Order: sequence, then structure tokens, then C-alpha cells
Amino acid sequence: REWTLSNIAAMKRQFQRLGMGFDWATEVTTCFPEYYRWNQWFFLRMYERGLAYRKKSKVNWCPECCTVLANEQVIDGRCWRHEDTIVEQRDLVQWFLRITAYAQELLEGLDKLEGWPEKVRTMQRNWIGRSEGTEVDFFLEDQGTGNREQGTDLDEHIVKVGLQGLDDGSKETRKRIRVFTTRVDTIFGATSVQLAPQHALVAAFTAADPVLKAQVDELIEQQRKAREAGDLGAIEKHGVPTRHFAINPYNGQRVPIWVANYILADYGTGAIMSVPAHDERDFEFATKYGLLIVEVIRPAQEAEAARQLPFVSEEGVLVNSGEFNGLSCAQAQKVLQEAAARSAFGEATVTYRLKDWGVSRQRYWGTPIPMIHCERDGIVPVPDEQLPVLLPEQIEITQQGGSPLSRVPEFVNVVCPKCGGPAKRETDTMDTFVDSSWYFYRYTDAKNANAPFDSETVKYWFPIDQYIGGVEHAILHLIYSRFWTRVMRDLGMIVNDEPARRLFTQGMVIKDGHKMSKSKGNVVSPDDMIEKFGADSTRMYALFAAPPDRDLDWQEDGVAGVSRFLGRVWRLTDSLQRKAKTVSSSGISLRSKPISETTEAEAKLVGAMHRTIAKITDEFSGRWHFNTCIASIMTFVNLLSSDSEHWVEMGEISEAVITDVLRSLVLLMTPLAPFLSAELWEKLGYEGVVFRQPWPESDPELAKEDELEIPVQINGKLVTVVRVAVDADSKSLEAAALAEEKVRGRISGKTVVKVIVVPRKLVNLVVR
RNA sequence: GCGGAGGUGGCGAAAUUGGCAGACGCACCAGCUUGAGGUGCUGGCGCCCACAAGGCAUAGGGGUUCAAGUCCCCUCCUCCGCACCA
Repeated sequence: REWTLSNIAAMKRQFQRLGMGFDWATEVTTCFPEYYRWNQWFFLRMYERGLAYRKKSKVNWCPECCTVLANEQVIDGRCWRHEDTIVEQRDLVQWFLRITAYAQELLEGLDKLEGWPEKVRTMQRNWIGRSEGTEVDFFLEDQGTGNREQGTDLDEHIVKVGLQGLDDGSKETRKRIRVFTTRVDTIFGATSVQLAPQHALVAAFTAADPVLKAQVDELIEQQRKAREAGDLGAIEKHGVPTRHFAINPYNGQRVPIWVANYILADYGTGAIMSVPAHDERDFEFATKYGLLIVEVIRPAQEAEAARQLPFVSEEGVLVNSGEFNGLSCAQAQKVLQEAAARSAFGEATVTYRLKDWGVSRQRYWGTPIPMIHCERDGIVPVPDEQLPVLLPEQIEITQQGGSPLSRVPEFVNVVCPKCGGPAKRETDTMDTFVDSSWYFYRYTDAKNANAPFDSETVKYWFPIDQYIGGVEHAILHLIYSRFWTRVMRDLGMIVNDEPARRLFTQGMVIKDGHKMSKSKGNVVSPDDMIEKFGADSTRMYALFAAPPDRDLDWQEDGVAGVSRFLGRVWRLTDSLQRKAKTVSSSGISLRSKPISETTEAEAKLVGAMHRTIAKITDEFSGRWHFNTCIASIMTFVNLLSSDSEHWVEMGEISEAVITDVLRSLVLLMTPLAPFLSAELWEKLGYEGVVFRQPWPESDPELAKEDELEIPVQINGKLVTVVRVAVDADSKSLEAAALAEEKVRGRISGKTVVKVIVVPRKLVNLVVR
């Protein structure tokens, strides 16, 4: 906790040194009970609605973290925080959140999220992985007897009942294997049934067959290795026959049952029908093991010669399919589904790849799951009035297995809220992604002690107009928070379906050809950069080097270039101003002069100024290409520095115009570099500096934080600057002057007071 | 394999709807300034040929157009995501 808080402090300091303006009054710290109690509160609401549940299942275990991970947190078989650590599969009892209940809605919602990048929407679509298909029961041929006669008998029976409907008696006695397929139209070409090695039926087969067991274990091992290599897709197909057979319910065809390593246990039913003639994988497998290949789909009118198996297109008609011959694939799918439903051996289904969100973590650090295990009453939720379940502060961290909390008796031993008897607390904590799933709602009402937030307030603010984050959260945070939003909506707390209208994914910082990361040792600390070039240059370079949606190639020479530019601006404004003063003749402002008296030089300068303002105004409200904003300012400065001095000396440009132009320039630069010195400001004719808390409701305590020191390089010298968050609002002018005085009094000599202005207002102000 | 984003000088990049390709900056070169330089100023800087004029250039090829980096078709390459999902 100390570690976390010190990290927060360090980050905050860096933001402030860079002159970033945030409303710290609404700061939310998720590791404080004031926040995480609401995680627990949400968890209980979900539990009440069956959206939080506990089950035993195979889960991803990171040996480095000593905890379980969600599917979304496993990347190529490795832990999302430990690139080198291979995730293991373990059988554990864990808490899950039923995100699958919203699978369809999460999918459909994507179509409406037009303000989200197509890339993220596609990633989420893939992750949810909806596919429509059919589940079909193949009947298991009676075991034990192996009697051919009986088998034949059975075949006939099934042909009969399969198509005309099973009577109740036989339905119950027949053992079945349920397969999932998206191409039920090809089912007459099924020449085997393939099971995943983990399929329940396989266990039944291997129990009596040690040889088969060994073979199956080998397949499982192959899958495990492939998964570790992060390359399950390229696994070489292996399979073993089980010597058991299944009966195709549509035609009574008897097909062998195999176990194969390319069948996934956790997708569909973990069993497929293999149709080699019309599926590339099945074709490969059948060719390898000499299984039958039966063609049942033909392209409508294609030349026979051009035909080649496997033919996987759905543009064709059925052949070799009994009474269904001649139907198109689409028609056949419908008809066959109906037939299956009528005869109760199958049905149309929708399958999702999305799995429920496993939120149990065996970490000490996290929100305790508010559940109690009572011997008499089973799982009992902690009553609301006992929240928050506090995380014990002093605890020994060991690298042993199991949840660290289980070794704290004071935490574990409780009384059952139901029967009052002795009971044990749940010792798992929640995934930290729970924290981030709804934190932004809390910003609207950060100090609320009675609820996660006030619904009316949220109704005013939400959905978020513009959310910004990295693509790396496309299927993590961004899908969880969409889920959470829907849960809250169904709890009646909010009215929006989606958390954010628009999403902007910013690029990464690249250095020396690699993503900046500690393990690669190519990190650039903002502190070092500020030390070397000042906050203005660092910040301006970050904006100048690339548009924000693209990766940013960090080159120190570039920072130096920007630093030079800022120095030039300083000197230029200074000298122009001085010159204008000495040359100044009338002091008549440009605006009060008739157009005819405007000199050519003035017109040129003012024209360029307005073009620059227009460009930047546009970019700020549109594309956010700050790199071109800065470029246009540089162009403007280049124009100023090439001709203006001469013109000023010749009296072609009045002091009023120069002042006006320079003032605009400095204002334009302010959002791009927090650049505006009081000296300069005063030179430009302002009496004092305007101060205002950017958010009036801010805690007055934070006023101190808003006065922070930023190093700025001016004329090659590093100067300490006090930056005060302000807006260009004249009504607080007096307060501003007062504050400045205070600041100047506290810090000696060469201090310059900085002004930060809200961009849009700034531009409006300049345009007037 | 499927999906997404890209490919423009030595480098980062501009070119919002088709309208002077390479704005702006970095690096480099030359001159001036400077006691010195990660200083300042001036100029040059896609390629070819240069006295000039000109020609060729936006991954490659074709097309539409008075006009194409931009629109259409084909091919190649890079990055990202997903992947025996039945």
C-alpha cells in the first residue's frame, strides 16, 4: 500500500511538472476502502442476480503471480504481466462474473459505437466470437456387445425414428454424443465423430482401455506444448480411433469415433462431426488417417473438371443426401435443423467464444470478495451493513501457494451472518480489472459515502463524450467496462447502455525501434527530460513528433530542436516588442484605423496570424493533429523573424499590431507548451495574471497543489517557474493578482509565473 | 487463413473534400558570428542532367480523369489483432 501510494505521488508529481491540468478534487484511489467497498457492494448485487457465481473449472494459473488469470489476461499462452511466464492450467473453485449473459448485447452494441475505432470493434467481435450453428446428437452404438446384428438392427431403427420422430422410450435409453456444427447441410458427408481429448465420453472409454488412455494422454500433452508455444493453431493433427462407433441420426450411417488433438474442449460441445469433403481440417485429417471422404455438396453449375475437394464454399447444392438432394446449402441448413428439432436429436444454437469472467485472485492485494463460508448455511453473502470487508493492513507476504489472506486468522474467522455460528471468510480477492470497470463513474461523485455515485449526476455526465486509452485494453478493460455499464443499467442505477460515445486509441512511445519498457531498458524518464530541456520542450516535442494516434518515435535530438525553437520565440518576442516601443509613433490600434491605412506589411502579418489561428482552432475541435498545429506556429514564427524586424524599423508595422500579433502567438502556444511568462505577459500589456481554479468546486486545499514548480528553459538557462492553474476569465483578476504576489513573495528573484488556459476558450479569446 | 492499420527524402512527418508532392522539424553541407559551443544568424538539401532549360519521383503494375499520394482493379511488403472456433 505504501508502495502504491508513493507511485501515485510520483506520477502526480510528473504530471504536474509537465504542466498537465487535472481536477484533483475528484481524484479516486481504488485501494482505499472508500472506493473498494463499492466493488463489494456491486459484487453482492451481482450475486443476488446470479451474475456472480462460484464453480470449479480449469483456470489459467500464472506461477509468477501465484494467482489465477482471466482468459482476457492470457496472451499467447503467457501472462499479461510476465511475458516470459507460461500460464498453466489448474482445476480450482473460483468466482466468476456472468459476462456471457450479456454476450449478445455486447456484440450488437458494437454496431452502434460509431465513435470507436474499427479495430477495437473488430477485436471485440472476434473475442465474443458468436457463431450460429446446429447441435446434433449422434447416437452411441451400444457398447459391450459389439454385436453386428444388433448394430444393424439399431441402424434401421434409427433411420426410421431419426427422420420421423423418436418415441419417448427410445429417446431416453439411447446414449448420445452431441456435436456442434455450423454446416449441418454437410452432415451426410460426416465420416467420423471427433472428440476433444478432455471430453467426458473419452474418460469413459479410457477407463476400460489403458492403451487408449496412454494415447489420449499423449494428445493432451501435445495440446499443452502447443499452448505453451502460443501456437495452438499450428499444431500437427494427431488422432486415435476409440473403436467405438456413432450413428448419424439423419441417415443411420455408422461412423467411427476418434479422439483428436485439434478439437477444443471448451468450444461448442467439445465434439464435432468430421466432414472431410467440405472442411479443410477434416480433409487433412482424413487424408492422413485414411478415413472416408464423401462428397455431398456440389457447386451449382461449375465445370466438373474444375471441382476439387475439399469444397468448403456454401455456394452449392446437396448431393448424396437422400431426400435432401438438390437443396441449396442455406435451405438445407434450415430444413435439417427443423428435422432435428422435430425428432428431438438436435437444435439450432448460438455459440459464443466469450467465457465468463473469472475474478478470483489469490493475491493479498485486492478487494476482498464479500462472501462467507458457513458449514451449516453454505455460502453466505456479507450483509451490506457490514461493508466494507477491510483488507488487513499488516500481513506477511510469502511466495507459498494459496491466498495470503488465508493465513490471517483474524480475517478468516467470522460468525455466520445467517446462523451466528462459526464460519470462514472467502480469502480470494478480486481482479484489479474490477476496479477499473467503473471508476470513471465515480469521478462524477468521488466523495459519496452512501452510494457508488449519485444516479442523477451520472445521468448528466454520461455517456463519456471522449475516452482515451491504448489499444492494449481492447478486450480487457474496454469489454469489462461495457459489461459493468450494462449491469448497472439493469440495476436501475444509470440509463446509458455504453460507457463512452467515442474512443480514441493513442499510440505507444517507441525508442530505438522498440516499445518503451523497463525490461528492454529503453525508458526515458520525463524527469530526466525536464531536467535537461525543461517541461515546455518535453511536452511540446511529445505533441510535435507524431499525431497522437500514431506511435511516437522518441528522439532526443528532436527535443533539443523544439527547445531551440522555444528559445527563439522568447528572444524574438522580446526584441520585437522592444523595437516596436522605440519606433512606436502613434499607438493607434489597427482596428481603429481605416482599412486603407493598413500597410501591406501589417496586412500580411495579420493575415498569417489569422490563418494560424484558424488552423489550430480547427485541429483542436477536430482531428487533434497537434503536430501540424505546432508546425503552423513555427511557420508563423519564421515569417515573423524574417521580415518583421525590418518592417518595424521602417515604421511599416505599428506597435499596436505587433503587440496584438505577439499576444496571439503566445496564447496559441500556451496549450501546446505551458509557455507564458509573466514578464512577457506584462510586456504584452497585461497588468496582472489571471488566476482561477479550473474547477470552482475544487477543494480549496488543492489550491496549493496547483501552484507547482516547473522547470523551463529560457535562453538556454533553466529557470524555475511557478505554474498556477488558471482560466482566462477576467472576473477573478483581483484574486489572481493577489495570488501572484503571494507566490512571488515566497519564491525569490527570477521566478516567472505561468498561466495555463483551457484551449478552446483561449482560441476564442484570440479570435474575439 | 480471417480481420484491421499502414508503405511518401538519410530520419520523424505534411498534403481535411482529387488541384504546385515533401509543409514543419531532425540530421547533413556551406558561409557568417563566437574565446569556446549540444550557441546564434544566413543559405542549401528527393533523384537525374546541369550554364540553363528540362526530365523522373508517393511499394510495384494497370485503369478512370484536364488533373491521382488521394478514386477503381491486380500484385508485393510491414505492423497489429484473432486463429484447427468446427
